[in-house]
Amino acid sequence: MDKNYAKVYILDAPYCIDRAYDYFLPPDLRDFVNVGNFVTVPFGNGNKRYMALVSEICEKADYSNVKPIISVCPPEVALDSEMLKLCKFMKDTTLCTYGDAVHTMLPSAAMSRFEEFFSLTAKSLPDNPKGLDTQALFIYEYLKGRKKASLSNIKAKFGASAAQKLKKLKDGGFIAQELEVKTSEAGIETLSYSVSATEDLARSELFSKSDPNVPKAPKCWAVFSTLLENGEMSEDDLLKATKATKVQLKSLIAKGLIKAKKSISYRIPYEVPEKSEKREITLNDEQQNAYEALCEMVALKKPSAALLYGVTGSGKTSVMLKTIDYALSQNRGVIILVPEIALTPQTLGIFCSRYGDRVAVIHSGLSHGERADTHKLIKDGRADVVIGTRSAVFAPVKNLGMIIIDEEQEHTYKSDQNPKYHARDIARFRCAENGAVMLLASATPSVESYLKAKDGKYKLLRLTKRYGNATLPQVIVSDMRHETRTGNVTPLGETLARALIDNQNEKEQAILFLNRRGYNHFASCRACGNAIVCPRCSVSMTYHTKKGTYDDGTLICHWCGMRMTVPQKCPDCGSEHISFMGYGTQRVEHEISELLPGSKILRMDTDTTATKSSYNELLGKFRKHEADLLIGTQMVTKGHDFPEVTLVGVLSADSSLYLDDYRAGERTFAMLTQVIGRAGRADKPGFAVIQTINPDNDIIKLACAQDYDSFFEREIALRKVLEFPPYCDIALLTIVSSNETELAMAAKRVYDEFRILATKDYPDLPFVVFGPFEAPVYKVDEKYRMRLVIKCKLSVKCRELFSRILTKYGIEAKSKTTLSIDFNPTNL
DNA sequence: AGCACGCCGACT
DNA sequence: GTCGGCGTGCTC
Repeated sequence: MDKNYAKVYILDAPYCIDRAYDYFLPPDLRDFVNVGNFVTVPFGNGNKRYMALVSEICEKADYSNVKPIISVCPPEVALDSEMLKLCKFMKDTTLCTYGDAVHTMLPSAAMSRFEEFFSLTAKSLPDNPKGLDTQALFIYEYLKGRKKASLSNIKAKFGASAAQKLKKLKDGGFIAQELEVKTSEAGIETLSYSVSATEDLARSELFSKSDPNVPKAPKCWAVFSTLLENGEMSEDDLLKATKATKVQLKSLIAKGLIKAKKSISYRIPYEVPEKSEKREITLNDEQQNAYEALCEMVALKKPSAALLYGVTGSGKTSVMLKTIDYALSQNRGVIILVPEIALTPQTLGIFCSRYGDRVAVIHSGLSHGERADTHKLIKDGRADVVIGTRSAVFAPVKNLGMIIIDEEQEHTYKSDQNPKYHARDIARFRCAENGAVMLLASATPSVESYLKAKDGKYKLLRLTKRYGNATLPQVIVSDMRHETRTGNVTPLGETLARALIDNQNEKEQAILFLNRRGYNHFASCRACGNAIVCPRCSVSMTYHTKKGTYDDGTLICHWCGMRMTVPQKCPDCGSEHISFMGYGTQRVEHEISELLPGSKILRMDTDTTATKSSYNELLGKFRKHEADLLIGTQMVTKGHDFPEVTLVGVLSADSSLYLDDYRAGERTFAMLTQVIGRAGRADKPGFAVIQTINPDNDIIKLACAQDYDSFFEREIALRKVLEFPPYCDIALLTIVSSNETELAMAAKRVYDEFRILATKDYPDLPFVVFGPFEAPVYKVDEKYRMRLVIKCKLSVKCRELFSRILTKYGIEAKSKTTLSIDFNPTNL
């Protein structure tokens, strides 16, 4: 066959034009262009150059007016056939573009983009240039001053119409256009500071004239002397070391005593522990059975899946490690996925100490450079144990033998940005391609997976015995219906308060879990009752206090991050009586510090763990018993084993129970089960206090009894009756616009179009359409959102229908109204 | 998306 | 009369 033509996918194409395009393959490139290679091609009327992926090589073109491929990228960044198929799979199943798929599976550093640059030519502009308006002349002058500027730069300065002017200038031969490879800058931009004056000068500025030993600005002096001592320091470190504020830094800069420098910092996310002696693992009968079954599956080299369902503390990890040992002994690589918040030094330590530098870690905190290095390491076969979060499922492991998904039910395995893939689906695909085993592990599997296991689609491996002589903690349900104080809800009920006091008297540790950060949940007006709402979103704002104090706080929107000071008067009625209601982690911290003045309290939520290091620091402190109490959100529930914790408190077990989502029950159950499992894992007996205003609720009762099987029976029956997944699929269509009227019209159009298409071209497919209605949070970041929820049965045909809708309404994206489709989303 | 072609208002 | 607005339509 002659390699005359190639079919390619343009990488930066929007969904509506994302299809294979034919290109002529120049003879001199034929030896170098293969399927899976990246090439550059001219595309569109302007023949703008784009990066494209070769999907097929053929003898004849299906199109008469083909253009030639310009160049080919080195084969190191090419996709192998598995990854190429995976791109197609992702496009088909999640309705993303080839480009979206490629960008999630390759480190972006490997996939450089192009940028057009313009510069002046030798031909100078005549005094009276024809056809050039003032703007074109301005652009010319701008280029003259800068020597060279990128298209995006010029567009940002002169507006979108600049492109036409540039073309005219280029046609006249006054400027030249060149294409440069733009590598995205790795790392995170930070400010660092250093001194820029002598100590004497600083002393004269910062010390009082009358008493030269007392600094009149102690914080500023602290900053200066710290910098003098340590040399250059990052803003974070500096502020932490001196307890100074940014304002003080600014004033020092203004005085000329210190200077700031922008720099790119590469976060080193985790310290990888050294490899130590391989710990011999002894398995009990159950574990041994599971282990043997898994080894058999690995040995078969056929695609297979198993669900390792084991109660907390039943030693799932030991089974996994032994199975990994086996897979590696058979020369097969392994991927282990964990939820983001479980990717702690402890978790990593388990794997790194066992497998040493065969381990590669992948997660969202890696810089582009680190990501590229890790990718190469794996691709070259130098690392064959990959541990990481969702995106690690794409790791190019050689000879893939097994993909483990730990805490399989976690919703973070589903991406909510394009491509909206679920790591489990990708894992299943890759296992099918490689004849590998997909191992799902959980103490509280998702009902979807457990049903599949029960139906025999996954091999069910059960671990029912708790490891060692660990016993389940004693669970006390605390009825909060009558617990109020001064008319306001109190976070701490009588029972939990007493348990805490006892716990602290015994010098033991406790964990309190609460799924809301901030001090007060919202601020509302006593006169008119209206809550203060974020000006950019339709949610009430949460009151946060400053670090170290319990007053002088700020209102923060948890959706867009907007901050504002508490208004003096109610924005609606002008009343001056604003009251604060509800509680979050900060208020709990405050109340506990009053209840137990002698105890050391740590608070762990996104506010206190802005950096990975602070997160690890907090965990380390608590583990070393440098603190007595840990209060926190989700992140206190996972991946850590604190042997001295004997009390666990759930402040509000109901908070996630009545969310407008069919998975609310499942999530509440899993969350409660996990938190309860944190208490008393060692030889000490544990307590768990569950505060709720629904003490009779089935889910709470079952979670307290750690009775997954009954929970599953109840939940699956409910899903069947109400027709929810796994008995159907859900397509969520979201229409977003900054204009409410346009939004409503667009939503109606999408609805009509769907109805027409479904009845006309797909009459056999079952659909139940709900909406369009406003999203639960209607306005986010000044954009309004409407939704259509469509119950369907996903199939090739069905996806095709949604694809057509997306193609049609993707075109209308220029009206600033966009449509996106998410199949089986994690949050409805 | 980006860019061209194509048909109507305020300017040299 | 023209320059230029942005309304449709195509991209191998």
